Formats: sequence, C-alpha cells, structure tokens
Amino acid sequence: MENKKPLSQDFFKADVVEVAQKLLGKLIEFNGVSGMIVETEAYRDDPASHGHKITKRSEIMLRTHGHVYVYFIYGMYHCLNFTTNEGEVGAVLIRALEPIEGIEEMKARRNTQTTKNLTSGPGKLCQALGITKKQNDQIIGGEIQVYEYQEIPKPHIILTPRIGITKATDLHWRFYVKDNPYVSR
DNA sequence: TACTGGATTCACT
DNA sequence: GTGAATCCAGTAA
Repeated sequence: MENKKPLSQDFFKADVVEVAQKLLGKLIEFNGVSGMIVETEAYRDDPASHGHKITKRSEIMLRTHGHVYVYFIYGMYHCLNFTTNEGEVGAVLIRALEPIEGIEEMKARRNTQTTKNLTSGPGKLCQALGITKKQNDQIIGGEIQVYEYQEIPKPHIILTPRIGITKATDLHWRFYVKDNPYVSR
C-alpha cells in the first residue's frame, strides 16, 4: 500500500477506552504481514487488569504510552497490547484482526488453511504475525507499525462490557466491528 | 526455592 | 459444553 500514514505517539496519549475505540479500522503491520484491527479491549486499573498491581511485568502500562506490551499466557500463547496515557495505568488488548497481507505466511505459522482462524483471537493473531515477547516494550512505529487504514462508521462500532472474566468491572470494555467475520465472539 | 493460576485455544463429547 | 495443553510471573516462604 502507498501513502500509509503511521499513528503518532500522541494518538496513544489519551484515555484507554477512547484509544481502544479509535484503534478499530487501523492497520497493524509486522514483518511484512498485516491485518486490520476489528476487536479491542481496554484495560486499566481494575481488578482484572495486570495494571491493578504494578509489577516488573505491568509497570509498562503506567510508564509509557505508544509502546507494545506483549505477555505470555497459558504456557503457549502471546497477547498483544498497546499502552496508553503515560502516568495512568492503561493498555488496549488487540483481540482480533482481519488479515490483509501475508495470508499464506499466516497460514503456515498457524498451521491451518482456514483463513477465518488466522487472526480471530488474541493468541491467534500473535501466532499469525509472529509476535513474541521479543517485541515487548518496543515503541509503536518500530518493528510493529500501526497505520491509518479504514474509517469505521460509528453505528458499526459495538461496545460491550467484557463478560467471562470473573473480576470484570465497569472499567473494562470491549469494542468490535459489527458483523465482521474475524471478531472472536 | 516451590507453588499457583492465567486478558487462550483446540479437540473432544 | 468441558477439559487439556503448558510455562512463566507473581507470591510466599
């Protein structure tokens, strides 16, 4: 694609819920593979968030914005987050992408021919893009790029409280693009 | 040093 | 719908 416009660091210097919503329709590119963000989740200082207690792992949520936060979960998956609003605890979990470029590479990494299963979940998309903890704490715009891509009309943006997490509170929100086949639920 | 459980996914039933 | 896979960060000792 020509004329790709990267997001500025200031884009991430805002409330985590606002950033989570505005990330829908943006393009994530890493290592020649890319996808459009179709589902996000906002985490800040609520009991279900790593940032609820500041530790060596989670301090990045307080210390930075516009950085990549990658953590390892369930012994086999990675999850990709973007930090927001330095000085306040916040990060947006990228929950699903619509694959754009490098689909064959994604299929090989995911060991499947089913396009719908490539990036329709936070663990899946990290595997498809090849993102690991090596990318943790990198600045967005380095190895991992995020570009303007598609404008999602407001009526197509759905906001729900995150369910299924026992400690969920009203500080904890999920956004997704209505009717997009890659949304994880 | 040892223990515990997780911001998930997949293969089953 | 249910359970297994699998390892590391956080916590307690």
